[in-house]
Amino acid sequence: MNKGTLKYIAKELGLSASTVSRVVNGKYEGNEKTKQRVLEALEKHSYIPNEVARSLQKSSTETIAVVLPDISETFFGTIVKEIENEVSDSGYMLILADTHEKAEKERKYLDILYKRRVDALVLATIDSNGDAVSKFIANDIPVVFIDNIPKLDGISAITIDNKKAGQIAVDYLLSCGHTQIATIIGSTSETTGADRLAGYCSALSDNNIEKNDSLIKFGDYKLDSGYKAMCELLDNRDKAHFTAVFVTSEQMTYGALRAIRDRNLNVPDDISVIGFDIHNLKDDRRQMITTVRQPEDIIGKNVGELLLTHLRENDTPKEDTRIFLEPFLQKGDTVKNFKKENILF
Amino acid sequence: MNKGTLKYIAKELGLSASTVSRVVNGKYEGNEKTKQRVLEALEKHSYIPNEVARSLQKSSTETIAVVLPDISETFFGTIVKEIENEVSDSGYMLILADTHEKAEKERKYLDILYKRRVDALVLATIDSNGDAVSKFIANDIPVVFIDNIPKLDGISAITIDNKKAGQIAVDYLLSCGHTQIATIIGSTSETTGADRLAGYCSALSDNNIEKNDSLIKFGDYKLDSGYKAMCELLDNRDKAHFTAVFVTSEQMTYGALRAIRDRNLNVPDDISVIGFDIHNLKDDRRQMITTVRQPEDIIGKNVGELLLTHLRENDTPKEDTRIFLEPFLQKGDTVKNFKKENILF
DNA sequence: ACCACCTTTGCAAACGTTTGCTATTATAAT
DNA sequence: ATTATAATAGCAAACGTTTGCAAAGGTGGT
Repeated sequence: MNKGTLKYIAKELGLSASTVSRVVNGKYEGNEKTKQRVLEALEKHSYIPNEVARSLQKSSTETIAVVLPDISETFFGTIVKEIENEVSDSGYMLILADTHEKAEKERKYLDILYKRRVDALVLATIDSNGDAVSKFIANDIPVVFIDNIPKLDGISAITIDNKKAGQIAVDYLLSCGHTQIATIIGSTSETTGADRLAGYCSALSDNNIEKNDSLIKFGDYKLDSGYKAMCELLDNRDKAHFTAVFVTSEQMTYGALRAIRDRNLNVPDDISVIGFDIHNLKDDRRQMITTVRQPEDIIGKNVGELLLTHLRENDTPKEDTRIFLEPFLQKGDTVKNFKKENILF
Repeated sequence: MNKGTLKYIAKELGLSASTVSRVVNGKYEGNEKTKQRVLEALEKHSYIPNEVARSLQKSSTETIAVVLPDISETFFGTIVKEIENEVSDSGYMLILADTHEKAEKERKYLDILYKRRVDALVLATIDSNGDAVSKFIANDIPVVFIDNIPKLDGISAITIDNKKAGQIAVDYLLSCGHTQIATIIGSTSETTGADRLAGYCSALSDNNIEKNDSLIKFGDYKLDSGYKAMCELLDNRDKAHFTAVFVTSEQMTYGALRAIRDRNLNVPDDISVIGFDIHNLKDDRRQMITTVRQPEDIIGKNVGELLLTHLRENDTPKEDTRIFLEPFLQKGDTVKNFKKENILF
C-alpha cells in the first residue's frame, strides 16, 4: 500500500481509514486520546490529502475555468486577478484557457474543461454559437459571460453597457466640436460590437447628425483589421470626410494609429482618435491615448462574487443575472478640441 | 448507477466496463462488431469521460501550476500565454495562482497545488526560502523557476542573464555620456536583484568609474518603494550628484518617474531614466520609456518545452537545467544623449 | 445479572476510471 | 475426437478518499 495515504497511516495505527479521515476533516467525535494519536501520526508522516481522490468522491473540484482570448492583455489579466482574489479564500482555484481568439480552440477547451469537471465557467467568448457551452448549463454548472450577452438561457453575464460606451465616445467628440465622426466596429455578430455601434448611432441621431454608412467600418478586433479599416476610411476621405474616429478595441486602435502614421498624418491635428480598452502607462507624465475604458477590476470582483453565491448556495438562480457596469472615458491627448482651439497643444 | 458513466453504458450494452473503457481509449483489440456497438452507444449517450477519475487512476492530472506575483502585468501574462501555447497540444492545462507578491500567499498556494497533484510547477517566487517547494522536488515533480536562480537543488531555471541586464543599462548610459549613475535595486536576497546590481557595479568598474554607495538604493519591486528610493536620491543630490538612474523593475520605474515629476524635474533633461520590463504601448508613434526588457515570449516558450521533455520522458534529468536568455535594451526618450547634444529632442 | 443506552470505531460501498490476469468460447491442427 | 491456440470479453483490484450504517465495547440503572 502506498505510503503517505490515509489507509497507510490508518493501518500503521491499527485504526480504520474512516477514523483517520474524520480526524483529518475535523469531523471526529470519538476518544480524545485516539484523536491525539492520529494527529501525531499525521504530523509525523506529514500527511497531505489527495485532492484528486477527494474530488472524485465529492464530485466537486473546487476549480473555476476561465476561458478568454488573450491573457497577455492587461484587460483580461486584471479581470483574472480580481476573480482569483475574490474566490481564493473559499478554496477555489482558477484553471486558465487562452483561446488565442480562435473559435476552434475555444470549443476544444470547453470540451476538455467539461471533462475535467470544473465547478464553474467564466467565458469571454469569441464565438457565442454557444453549443459547447450548453453541456455546462445542462449540468447546472454556473456559467458567466464577461464580454457579451449570451444568446442561450441559463448564462449570467457581467459586462459594461456597451451602448453607453459608444455614446460616451461620440458625445465627447461632439463636445470637442467634431461632427464628422467615423468608427471602426468589431464583429457585430456578438452583442458587444452591435451595442457599441448602436451607441454610436444613437448619439449621432440624438444630436441630429445624420449617420453616414461609409464612415462605419468593420473589423475583427485584431490589429490588422484596424489598420485595414483605417486605410479604407482614409482612402475615401475625399468623398466621406471625417475629423475623428472611434475605434472599438485595443488592438484595432493600435492598427488605426499605425495606418494614420503611415500616411504621415498627425494625431490629433489631422485626425482625432478615441480608442477602447487602452491601458496607458501608469506614468501619467507622458502623452496618453484618449480611450473608453471598462472597469476591469469591478468586473472581476463582480464575477467572483456571483460565482461564489452560485457555488455556495448550489442553486442555479431562477433568473439569469445581468449586471451592466459603467464604461468611462479616459481623456488623453489624441482628440483635438475645436472648442478651445490651440489651448491644448 | 449514475447515467453517463462508463459502467452505465457497459451495463446497458451487456458488456463490462473494461471493454467499453478499452474502446474509449482506442486500446480495444476484440471483435469489430462489438466495437461498433460500443461506439454507437457512446455516441448515443454522448459519453464524456470523467477526467478526475482518470487522474486518480493514472495519478497524473495533466495540469501545470503557474505561480506568479501578478498576472495583470504584461510581463507575466505573456509568459503564461506562451507556456500555454507550448503545452496545450499535449493535453496539459494551466492552473493559475496569483500571489499578489505575498510570501504567505505563495506558500499557501504551493501547499494547495501539491495536494491537487499538479504534474509540474512553474514558479516566479518572491520568497525562495524554498521550503514549500521541496515537497515537489521530493516527489519528482518538475519545478521551473522563471525569475531567479533557486537555492535548492532539483529545480530548473529559465531566466535572463541579470548581470548582463545591469551591464547593458549602464553601458548604454555611459555611451550617452553619463558618468554619475544611480540605481534602484529590488531585493538582493534573490539572485535577480543581486545580479542586476552586480552588473551595474561591474560595468562601472570596467570603465574605471568608482562606485558610489550613496547612489545605490534598495526597494521591494513595488511602486512605492521606487518612489521613496528616488526621493532619497534626489534629496541627497547635492552630496551625491547623478545625471541618470537605472531602475530595476517596472513598478519601481513608475514610482521613480512620479517622484521626479513631483519635484518638477524634467526627464530626460534633468535626469535620465532607464527602466526595466516596461511595456511601452504598441503604438510606437509616441514617447517611450527607455528600458531593459526580457524576452518574455522566448522565456515562456522555453519553459513550455522544458516542461514537456521532463513530463514526457518522465525522467528527472540528471542535471538541473539553467537557461540564460538575453536581456535587451529598448531605446526610448527618457535618456539624454550628451554625446550628440540637442539632436534627440 | 439483565437491559438500555451511549461512546467509539470499523465495514463496506461509493466516486468513475484503468489494466493485469483469467475465463470462456471458437477455431484450427492433429 | 482431442488438444493446442487464438480471439474475445470479463473479473477484480487499484487509485485515495468520504460517509451511512452497524458493531463492538463500556457504563449505569434497575
